[in-house]
Amino acid sequence: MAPRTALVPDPHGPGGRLQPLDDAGSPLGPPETVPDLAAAVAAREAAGSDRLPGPRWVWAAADSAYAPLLPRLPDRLARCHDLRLVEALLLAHEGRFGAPRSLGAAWSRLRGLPVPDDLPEPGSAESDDGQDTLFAPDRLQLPPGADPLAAVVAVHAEQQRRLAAIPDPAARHRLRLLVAAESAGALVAAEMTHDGLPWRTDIHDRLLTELLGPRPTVPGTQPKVLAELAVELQQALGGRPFNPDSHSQVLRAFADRGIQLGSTRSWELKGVDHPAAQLLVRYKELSRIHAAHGWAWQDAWARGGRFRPEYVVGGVVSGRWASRGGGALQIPRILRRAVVADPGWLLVVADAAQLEPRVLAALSQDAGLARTAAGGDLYEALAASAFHGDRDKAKLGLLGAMYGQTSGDIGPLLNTLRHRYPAAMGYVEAAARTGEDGGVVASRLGRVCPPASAAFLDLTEAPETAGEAGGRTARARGRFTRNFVIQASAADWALVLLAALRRRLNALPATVPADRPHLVFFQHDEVVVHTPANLADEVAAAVAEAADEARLLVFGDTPVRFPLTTAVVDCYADAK
DNA sequence: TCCTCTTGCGCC
DNA sequence: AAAGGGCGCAAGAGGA
Repeated sequence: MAPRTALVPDPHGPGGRLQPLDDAGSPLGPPETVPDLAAAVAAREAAGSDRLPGPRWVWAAADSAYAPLLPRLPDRLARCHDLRLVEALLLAHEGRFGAPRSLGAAWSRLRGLPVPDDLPEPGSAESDDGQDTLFAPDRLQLPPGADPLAAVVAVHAEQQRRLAAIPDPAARHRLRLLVAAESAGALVAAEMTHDGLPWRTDIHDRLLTELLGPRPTVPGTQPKVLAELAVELQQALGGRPFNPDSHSQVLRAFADRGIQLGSTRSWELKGVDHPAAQLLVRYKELSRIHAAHGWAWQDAWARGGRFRPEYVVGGVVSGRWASRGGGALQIPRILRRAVVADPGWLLVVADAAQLEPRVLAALSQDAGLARTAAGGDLYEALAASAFHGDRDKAKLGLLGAMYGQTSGDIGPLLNTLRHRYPAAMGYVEAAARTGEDGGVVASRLGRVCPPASAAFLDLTEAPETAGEAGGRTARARGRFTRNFVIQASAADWALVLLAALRRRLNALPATVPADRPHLVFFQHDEVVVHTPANLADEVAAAVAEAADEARLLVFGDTPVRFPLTTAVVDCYADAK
């Protein structure tokens, strides 16, 4: 069994091409053309199942290679190497952040040819969005006539060479772990889109009706409750008609009654002593649900009892995932009522408790902070040791330190933290200084942040005249790098947890693969597994084991613990 | 009419 | 005086 196998689907049919590789990426045999790629892949995957894993599948990108294969595979694949994701990690690590990362771009760099830009993502502003661009082979950006399989093999070998060339063994080991975890993320993302999050449209519908009134029969008309609120609002402000969705009209309507608002933000309105302000807050809450997750959303995204967003692995520079379509990572809490396990199934919902401060403790090896993060409620322990038991102060101070907050009454809290936890505070402050000086920082596993020029340097402004604005920009950059080291290292941990959990779930017994527990949601520090009811306890145990495995792999020998809050429920809304 | 920018708010 | 990091999405404003 070859340790790796390059895989290229035939864009126009069920077939494809394969080539066995060793771990360095050298071919172990000739390319092979197969008429049924799914069958050929499944056979090779199964051949390894007795103790030995199947090959690590090497492909250009999961959305073009794995997603189309998934419906035709009898079972999930164990491991992959996703060239596009790994290229992005390596480019950033090598100080070439933002260079095109498609297979064609990587191959062209290798051959010294002009490098094509990456195509805009489907659904983004720049793409003219033909329906089937997603799986089209030209997204690989290979020059005409280039052999895709040869390109996959060559780019993979080059990536393996670049990884092996990292001089520091520990850094090399960590980046290889990140490469494996990021690739596993690509598998999870494709599978979660394929499986979908269980979504009861009947419950969703009932919630919407309770909040907004019945679904309008004429599309585009406002639901009853919103229309009524708009009228009440108008009357409360003197009766002249205005559009509550228009910021400028709202500001004018309030101004006409002698109320000067700085903005129409809810938190500001909540402090305004006038009935119209409270009506507007309510209007905005309901109007948002209607616009963002109402009936139109349901029609577009939640058909057939499943919500199937597209996840974008590594879509955030910190390594957090992003999503495309349906606001997958912003489902309002109230609508989680509609996420219900199938009959005979349950949801195992687990989220990491106070992940980011724990990550800071582990990163900085601050002995005192590590003691507060050795168990239970971190903020409680922090409060007991440094804030006279005031948990709110402890939390506010620590969050402020991680985000770079300077406002409010936070100064004394930061001073206390600086005095009691010098290593932890020194760690974030060093990251902030690096950013202010225009440098880059990296996560624990080696995900490197973008350089200052990308988002923070205003080129229209000469440095010598920048003055005030330049200082503001530098401080903003400092807050970004200060937070990056923590957010990105937390994302490292979560990604490794995800990979470890997926491996454990796939090892659970199931008479048919469709009856196996599977991930249905992942949101930064939280996972949801849909499982046959009889396996729920094993799934809960698997999540705990995966979290501890992630701790060990990412942070090694640390006293810091990363406890999970785990709930086994019918309905997502009951988890917290 | 189309497009980009801004605002505001949902989630972590 | 300025004032907490990261996103996606929808609507309005306003220019082309």
